Amino acid sequence: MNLINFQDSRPIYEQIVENFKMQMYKGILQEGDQMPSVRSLAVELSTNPNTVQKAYAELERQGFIYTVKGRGNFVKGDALLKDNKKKELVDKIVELFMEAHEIGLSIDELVSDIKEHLARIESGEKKYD
Amino acid sequence: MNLINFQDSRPIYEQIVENFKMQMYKGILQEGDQMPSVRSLAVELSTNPNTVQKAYAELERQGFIYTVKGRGNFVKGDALLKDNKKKELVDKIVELFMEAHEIGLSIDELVSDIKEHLARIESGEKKYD
Amino acid sequence: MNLINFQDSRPIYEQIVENFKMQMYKGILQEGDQMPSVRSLAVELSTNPNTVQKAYAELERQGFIYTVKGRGNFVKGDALLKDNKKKELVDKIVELFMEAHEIGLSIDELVSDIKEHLARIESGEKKYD
Amino acid sequence: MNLINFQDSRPIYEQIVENFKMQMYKGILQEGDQMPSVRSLAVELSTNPNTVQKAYAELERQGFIYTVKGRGNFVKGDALLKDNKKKELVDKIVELFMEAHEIGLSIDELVSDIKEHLARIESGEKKYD
DNA sequence: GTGGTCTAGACCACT
DNA sequence: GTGGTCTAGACCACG
Repeated sequence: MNLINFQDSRPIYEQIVENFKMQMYKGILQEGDQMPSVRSLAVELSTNPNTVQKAYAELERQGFIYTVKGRGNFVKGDALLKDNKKKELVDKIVELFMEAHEIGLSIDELVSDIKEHLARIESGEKKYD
Repeated sequence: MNLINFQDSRPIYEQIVENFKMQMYKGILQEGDQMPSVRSLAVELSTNPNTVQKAYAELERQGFIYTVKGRGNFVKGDALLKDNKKKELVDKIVELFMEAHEIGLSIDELVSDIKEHLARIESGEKKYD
Repeated sequence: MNLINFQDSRPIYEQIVENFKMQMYKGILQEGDQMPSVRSLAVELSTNPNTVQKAYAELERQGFIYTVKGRGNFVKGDALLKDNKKKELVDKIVELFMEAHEIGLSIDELVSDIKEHLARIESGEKKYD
Repeated sequence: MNLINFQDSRPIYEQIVENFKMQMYKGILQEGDQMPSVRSLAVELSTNPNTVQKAYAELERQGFIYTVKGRGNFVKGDALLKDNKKKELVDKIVELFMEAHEIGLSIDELVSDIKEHLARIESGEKKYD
């Protein structure tokens, strides 16, 4: 699994943030787990320690990790995280449906298209996994 | 209706592009309609002509408008536009469902939440309209 | 008025943040006012642009300013700011009173001491102003 | 009662110092009492002996304890301690009132708010005690 | 011209 | 060893 993609237009630090958040949602990283050290991760990703530092600062600000000075960064396994993520996803999807409605698309038609897509993936399921 | 919002973190030219696209999807702007001139729009939005120019270039690149030298920019009312938009929306929503699946959220639960939201909007609460 | 003090143990970016917040609370900086540009402020304070940048990012995160790309940073004069500040001060003071109580100090005695101090300042008022 | 909190952003040695000072103010630790040995406390807190050592050095520097070589650290139960603490608290509170004044908040309003808070605590709601 | 991101390298506090 | 801050200098997107 590669954490970052230099081709991606999003800033590197943001990619790092997103990836760690996914790992926590998936349960790969759990409460109390120690994060890789800023320096070691920088080496691993062949990026700059400051970039990793910025990503960790953002993760801390968002409440995903906490810092113990001189020791490292640790996962703050909040049980609420998953629930928040769910709300966020629901909001995003609802917003998209609203947009569709605004431009006169039939919601029912949309739903059936989506179901079809999901079914196709369900069966063949091949994507990056 | 205001076309741009300076507080928005997205670049201004991108906001302009999005707004014109929405106007076309909604049918406010139709095939053959003339776009406002770069200069007049720049004045109206109190922004830089270069910014408007960039927005128009992007709209042209995406096939929404075409330029007639010395006369102005015109809407290229393609019947396919709406269909493309629908595909785009479907893709985005499917992607979000995939993400939900990856982190172990129940799709059914998600769907019921979304339905609830849509129903609530449907009934009373009007939004920014 | 000097914005930063290199002797101060607090990081420079934090001092910058605090100073701008005070200027907004006092009404010196008001809604819509443009902040000094990152580069110009860096020169003025003879510090590094990155340091100023970090301060501005923090101010934006806390909702005090907003950024318009290519234009600059502007004050987001929220009327609620002062109210929040008041709550914050009340909380801090209450906490100190609680601490005093915990170690067996008489609140009344404390209050009279404080009144005395305030009165003394009221009359002679000389401090850094 | 837990002496330290790794989630806290303050350095661990500082938390240790603060906690011992509170114990002395409250009278839990009194003149002549022996402090836990550096090594035992380090084990108890699962922290580094150097950290405890640094905390004790700071407590000695501030005049709260003294060291007897080969025997350990002892509380220097100074009667002045409480008085100093009181002065410190008064100063902090006065400073906060000054700050409130600077930004144009009404001191009277602030005081009434504070009284209200204290009364509410006084009556029912017990806090961390 | 503006802000945003990144690199390289340094120093400090804490453990 | 750890993270936190800062400097110097570069590049990019935006207006």
